[in-house]
Amino acid sequence: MSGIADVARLAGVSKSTASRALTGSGYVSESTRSRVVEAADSLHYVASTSAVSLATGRTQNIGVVMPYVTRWFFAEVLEGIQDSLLAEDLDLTLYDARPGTAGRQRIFEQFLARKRFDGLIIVGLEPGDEELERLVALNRPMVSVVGAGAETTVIEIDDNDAARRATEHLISLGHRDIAFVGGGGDAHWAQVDRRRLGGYRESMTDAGLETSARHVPSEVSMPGGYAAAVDLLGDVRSRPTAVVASCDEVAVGTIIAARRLGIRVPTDLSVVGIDDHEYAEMFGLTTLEQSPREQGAAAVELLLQQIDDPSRAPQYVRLHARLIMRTSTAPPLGAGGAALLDSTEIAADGPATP
Amino acid sequence: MSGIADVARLAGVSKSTASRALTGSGYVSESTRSRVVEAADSLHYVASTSAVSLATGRTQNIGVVMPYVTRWFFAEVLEGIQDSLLAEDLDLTLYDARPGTAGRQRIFEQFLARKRFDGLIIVGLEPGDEELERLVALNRPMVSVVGAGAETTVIEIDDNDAARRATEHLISLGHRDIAFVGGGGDAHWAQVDRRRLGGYRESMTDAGLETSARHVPSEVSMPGGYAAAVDLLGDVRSRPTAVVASCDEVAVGTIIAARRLGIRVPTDLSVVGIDDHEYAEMFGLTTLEQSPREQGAAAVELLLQQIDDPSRAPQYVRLHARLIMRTSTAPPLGAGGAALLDSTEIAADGPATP
DNA sequence: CTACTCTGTGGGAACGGTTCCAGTATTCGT
DNA sequence: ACGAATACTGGAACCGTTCCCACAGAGTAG
Repeated sequence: MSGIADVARLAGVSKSTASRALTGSGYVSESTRSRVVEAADSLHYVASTSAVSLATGRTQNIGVVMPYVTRWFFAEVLEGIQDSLLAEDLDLTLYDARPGTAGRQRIFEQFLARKRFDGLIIVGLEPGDEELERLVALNRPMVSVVGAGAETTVIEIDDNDAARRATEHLISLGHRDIAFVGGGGDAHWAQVDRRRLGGYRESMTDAGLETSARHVPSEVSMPGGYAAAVDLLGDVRSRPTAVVASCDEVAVGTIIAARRLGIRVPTDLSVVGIDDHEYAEMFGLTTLEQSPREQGAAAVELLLQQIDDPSRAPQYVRLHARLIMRTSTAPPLGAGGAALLDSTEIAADGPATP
Repeated sequence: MSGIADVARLAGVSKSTASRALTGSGYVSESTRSRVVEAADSLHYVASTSAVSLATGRTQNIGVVMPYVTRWFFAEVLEGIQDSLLAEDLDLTLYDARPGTAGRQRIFEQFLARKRFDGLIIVGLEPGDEELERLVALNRPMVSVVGAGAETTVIEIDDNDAARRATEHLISLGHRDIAFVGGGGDAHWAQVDRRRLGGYRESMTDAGLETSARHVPSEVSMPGGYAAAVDLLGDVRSRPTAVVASCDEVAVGTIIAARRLGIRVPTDLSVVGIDDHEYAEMFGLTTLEQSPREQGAAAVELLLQQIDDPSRAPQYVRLHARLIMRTSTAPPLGAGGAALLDSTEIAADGPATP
């Protein structure tokens, strides 16, 4: 492999001039610049990243830490991040820190400490105390998608509000008996689910329906939602007329369970989710859209700002979830009017307001 | 940040001795070693990766290139890879090369050329000619999960055989009218789908059923399978009694479509998939299991061997897909016996044979 | 014409490690 | 007792860049 010295020799200049010509810093005459570039091309010269990093202190690399890559939300955020990084000529090193694994421990104890990155994006991590401590000890620019407890820049949707609006949508359709499915199944989404559950409860209380509020725990997955819904819907007498699911995967599981039980959606049961998952359309799922891809892109943008100017104060970006009405929600059987109230909501709903 | 010089000074030894003590190479007395380690600990010393890379020529990093991270198979492989790498103290940089994107082009033209890795794992990439050329030009240890056309070590299941066995399972149950759903929808899985379709066709031909063989193109996703199945199953008269799906996502889409159309599974329609997707159990899907996580782990193992000894000849590892019988397959309505032939297959089927 | 800025260039010291080599002390075989 | 192998250590070169500094020539203001 040829180094910059070879390029310099071939172009008949010094190493320093070659370096300036290729990086575009400092004075270089146009003629020598083109000679150098030509020489570099003909030698297929590519600068050694480790040498560059050593000399500049910049790695040209961003670290991404997330607890799962197999879940829709995380994979989408990851692709959003990757797209933006590619455009900025930045590498991405991935740390898949699944809760409770030995790998996660090693990531926090060893891998991150190597600081092989100019900045860090952490996604829905919900770090423990010690983990949090290690993160701040890194003293590197950092942004989190979905709050992490550290005083970093964070990007997230307003989960409480999203759940409120999901619930209010059902209430305005005339539903009174509305259950919340999701959360409490496993540790991870704890924070997010708690916020959404909170929004649901508040909304029920505001409508004077707190007595009929019900929370059915479920794992955050389609099979989890399915299992929980089979339980919930099994008994005809205690069956609610509508369900707010903590996310679309759970919502879809609920719809599938309902169909299996011969319960018509939306005639007998309305279901609303949060996410706008890729499956939402296929099931006609009414949902509150959060765009994880955009969240990833925003994370990169804010991180780069912070790398550029580390003194910059942390920002808090709260994205607005848009209600997308499809065919999984309708007034309850026997209810007449109220429904029309909602039909304009999509139009009334503006673009995301950071 | 303190460097090795600081550690050496604190321990009262030279840089070289400190280095030997910390890397564990060469002679160091036990007493000085512990002094050095202690000094390093108290200074929270962490070696600069760029300096180490520059000096040793090793990056301690593995590159992973895949066309999607949002699909089940790829995300699972990725987690398998990550797990193994964490155990080996190796970093992972991800290149998400979605077909047809500008990002993919940049990855091949610029990112990979930087050779920021000691080895490369490419997953289901199906590179174009020029892309392939660039890959081999890297001249780095490389293994592919699912063949890539290059003469590298490859790990994959026998797709043809998997589809054959899926088909034969249905035939042995007494089915004669069997359709194949999947493939031909988008460019990417082309190779894999073609092999699976081939296995299905061969199997039908072997059974003298080529005249009833039918291929219904579909995108490789649940909504894709759903849409294709709605088409296929819509007309009662031309409806097959069984479907081989090119993968579980398509199979699940098919089952959902069938249910919606009031077609009972497996009574009216048998469905078999390939994957053993996380949703398979929930739908009682009979399928041929391929364990992507294991494939990822195997890829790492073989790659490390090759990094260790670059002269090693490329290997070809063909994994065996195990038939998992659930409740989505049964003899066709009106057929009597034959079914029992299959019931022992799970037991008869040994562990994967590389 | 001088002083001073601006442009262009090269030499060489970093950056932070590893590793070769030389040198010394100790052990061991004969 | 002597040479050789072995254990341990430090000095310095080296990995491939960037970038500071010195320097030269050209243009320009006074």
